[in-house]
Amino acid sequence: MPAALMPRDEVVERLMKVVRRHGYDGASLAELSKATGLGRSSLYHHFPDGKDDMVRAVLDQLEQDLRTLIFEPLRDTRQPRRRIEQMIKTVDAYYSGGREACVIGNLVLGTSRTRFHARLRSIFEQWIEAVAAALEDAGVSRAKARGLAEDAIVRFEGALIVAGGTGDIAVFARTLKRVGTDLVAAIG
Amino acid sequence: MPAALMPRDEVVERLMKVVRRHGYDGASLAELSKATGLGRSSLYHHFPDGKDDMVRAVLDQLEQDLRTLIFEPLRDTRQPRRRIEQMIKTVDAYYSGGREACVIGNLVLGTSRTRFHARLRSIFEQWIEAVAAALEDAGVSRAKARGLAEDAIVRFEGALIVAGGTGDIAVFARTLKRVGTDLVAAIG
DNA sequence: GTCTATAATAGGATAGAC
DNA sequence: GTCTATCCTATTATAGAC
Repeated sequence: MPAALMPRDEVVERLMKVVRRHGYDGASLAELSKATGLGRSSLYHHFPDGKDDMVRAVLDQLEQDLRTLIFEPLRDTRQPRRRIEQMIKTVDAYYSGGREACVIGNLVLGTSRTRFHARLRSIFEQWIEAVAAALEDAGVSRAKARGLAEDAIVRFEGALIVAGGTGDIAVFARTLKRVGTDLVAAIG
Repeated sequence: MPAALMPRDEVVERLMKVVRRHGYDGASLAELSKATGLGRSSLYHHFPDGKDDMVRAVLDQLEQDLRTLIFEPLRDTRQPRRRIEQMIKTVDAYYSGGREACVIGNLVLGTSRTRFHARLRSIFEQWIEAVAAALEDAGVSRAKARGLAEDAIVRFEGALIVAGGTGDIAVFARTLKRVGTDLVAAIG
């Protein structure tokens, strides 16, 4: 009875890479199998409901990544300005400067468009709230903080689309800079 | 010898609807056939290279739509401010207030990610240039105009993703308002 | 927990009649 | 210009051995 070839986290990590690159519809079991080194049957053993189960696991992983790397640091005790600046840097790294597509974007489009609404809404909401909280810590009004935070997330997503669509990753860098400038300006 | 059941434009219009909703990978020939009322073979008669040909036609149509509805009005003789405001309204209508997904976004992601780079880049570039031109007409410096224009397009795309991902179309309305405010503020 | 083998279906694409 | 019929491949999913 052979043990698992790799920890589940590692498997999910590799699934995420495929979903990120190929989207829900484009991610075939053949690709997912190749990426994880697991045969189709093994994948079904771990994810009985097929691709849907895999994507749910990917979303779990994504949420945990974001929580650790972004949401929690946004709520620590440093200066709000520092927290915002670090978020921008982390986002830049997480998306490899715009070279990596967005998992979320890939799940929003195609035939999976409505399948993960609740999860995606929750993730966006957590992100917006975390940014807004940092701004409020700096004295920005709640209404203004929410608007700025939402706008930041919108711009991140849009920049990934435009950078991916044109092959010009500089768009992503310029967008991050704009977001940073606007958020810091609001802090004053 | 029966005549064409509908003008080519109408066929392409219906193909666009499917691509918009299902993306490249999710748009099966069965769907495309159903949407157009044409059998598979008829589709191949009009688009010998299959889905790729259809998407190219969709991009032609999209580019023409944008030219007529957005690029040209942005360069007419009205006050720059009027032109900008009208663009925002037109974008709102074209995407049904955020209910309709973006054709471009759908082509950027999934397995078609790199297939239409040149076309997509050209469309984004024309849009950015048209917005920048209107801003320059109002006395905004070229560098500033380019940055603001790029940011506007990025926000449009991002808002469509976030609105689609959460089911909350109000994000789209709020984003359009922000873009309008920022562009008008730059005009002074 | 993983594999090989296999089923069942859906997908893209073509041939040829009308 | 459209259709029916067909082909081939890819895809999802399952069964059962190890």
